[in-house]
Amino acid sequence: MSDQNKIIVRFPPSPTGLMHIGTMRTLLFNFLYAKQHEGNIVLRIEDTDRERSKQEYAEDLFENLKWLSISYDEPIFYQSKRTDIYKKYLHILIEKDLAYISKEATAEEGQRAEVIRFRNPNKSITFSDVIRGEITFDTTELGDFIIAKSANEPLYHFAVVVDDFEMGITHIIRAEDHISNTPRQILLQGAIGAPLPIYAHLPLVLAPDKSKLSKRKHGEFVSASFYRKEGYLPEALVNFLALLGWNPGTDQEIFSMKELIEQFSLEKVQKSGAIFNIEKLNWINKQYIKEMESSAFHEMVLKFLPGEITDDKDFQKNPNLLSLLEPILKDRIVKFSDLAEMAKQGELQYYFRAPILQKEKVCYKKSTLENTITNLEKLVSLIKSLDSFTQDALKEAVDTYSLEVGRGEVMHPMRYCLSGQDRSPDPFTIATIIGRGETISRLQVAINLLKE
RNA sequence: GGCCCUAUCGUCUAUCGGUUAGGACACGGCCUUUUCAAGGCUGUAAGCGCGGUUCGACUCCGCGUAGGGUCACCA
Repeated sequence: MSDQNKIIVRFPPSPTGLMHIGTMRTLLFNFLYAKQHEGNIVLRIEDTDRERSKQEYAEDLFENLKWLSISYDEPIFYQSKRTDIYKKYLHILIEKDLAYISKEATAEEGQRAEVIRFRNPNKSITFSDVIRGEITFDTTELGDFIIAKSANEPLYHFAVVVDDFEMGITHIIRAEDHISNTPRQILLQGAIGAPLPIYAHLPLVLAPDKSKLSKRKHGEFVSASFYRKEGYLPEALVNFLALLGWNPGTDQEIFSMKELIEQFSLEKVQKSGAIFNIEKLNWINKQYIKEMESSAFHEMVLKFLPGEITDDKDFQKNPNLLSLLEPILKDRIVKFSDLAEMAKQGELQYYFRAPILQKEKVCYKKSTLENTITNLEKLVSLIKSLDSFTQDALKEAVDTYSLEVGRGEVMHPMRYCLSGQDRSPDPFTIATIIGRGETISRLQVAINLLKE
């Protein structure tokens, strides 16, 4: 591909808050498009508003991009460091009388007595959007809009147009809320002699009430870092975000980044807004968790397990525990923060420490104390007689017996005595995780308790 | 309110004039199961309305209606 045809897109976040999930989706689409066409990606921090822009928000952005494996070109541009460039264009415009210094009535506090306004030619602007087709605006109503507070303080529309020109941006892929900004930016392009870039306006990411996702209204769910803290996998978030407003027209639901880059196309982007449906994200995340490599999975588990578990001496005693628990955990969690909830419910502790039993909970439904004691004792002898203590062998032995006396009669006490819980994975699984000795010991404790 | 965008199951969507309108999430049922999950099978569920164009419209056009976006000396 010749340099002339090189595609250059831009990431233009404004660091005035935590990275918005919608911004993340827009960046992803830019990334996919650029990567597919082997183009460049300019990261430009739009911090012309000195008061609201914070470096910590830029850091949040970098972290999230890194987390999601959305890369960009170096160096990173900061608009706050480019005032000389904007100033140069401002001067040219004023010299050509395409803009002028305007005396203002200062109605509100902080307003300047002098600002720089664009001399609006008041024409009708029609541009072609890759996703939506032709869009026409009458720019008359815009008036002579302000493009800078002073020579050193350009406003958004002006800085953006200058930068897109200077940086050779060929494709402007941004959210729908910028459609109405486009005509004035095209006017400005004409004034500085910039070529018309290709526009693609993405549908908005909506809240369940169909309004634009906003931090004020919808809380922490709008920030990308929330999903990192909740233990969602970056691959899952990327997969989910990609499907929000785009799909390749096939039945495929799970996509790697590589597949996304190969299959993405702006033409297949949806026109209407997409509601952020966390249920679907949960499902996708679960698919990815199931496929995780053991080492990566263990690392995440350790990271998200609450301290009361990881610091527990009994927990630390068994270094194989994580491996033994892996299939169970993969089956039962949707995101890694679920681990904290499981710990809170006591669904994890019994794998490394005997539960405290309540006598009245041991018997199955209306079963008698005598029957339950008999069954538990039978279990103990069964377990002792096993050649090898494997899940299959144990299950076979217990099944043969429990079928005779009623499964619940055996399975319920067994589950409860091993876990102290009414609900759990099947007791054979628990037994093989804690081992033969511990299994017998817990059953014996229960028998003694019942005999008291 | 002006301007602009949009309109298929509850949600994400397929369909680029001819389909029993397909898939996924969620939900229901069944199977599996001592329980809770998981898994397998399966079911309910959609073209906003009215006019055109056409042999034929979810699909094209117009008008309504509805939803959304945007109207800063923010970005």
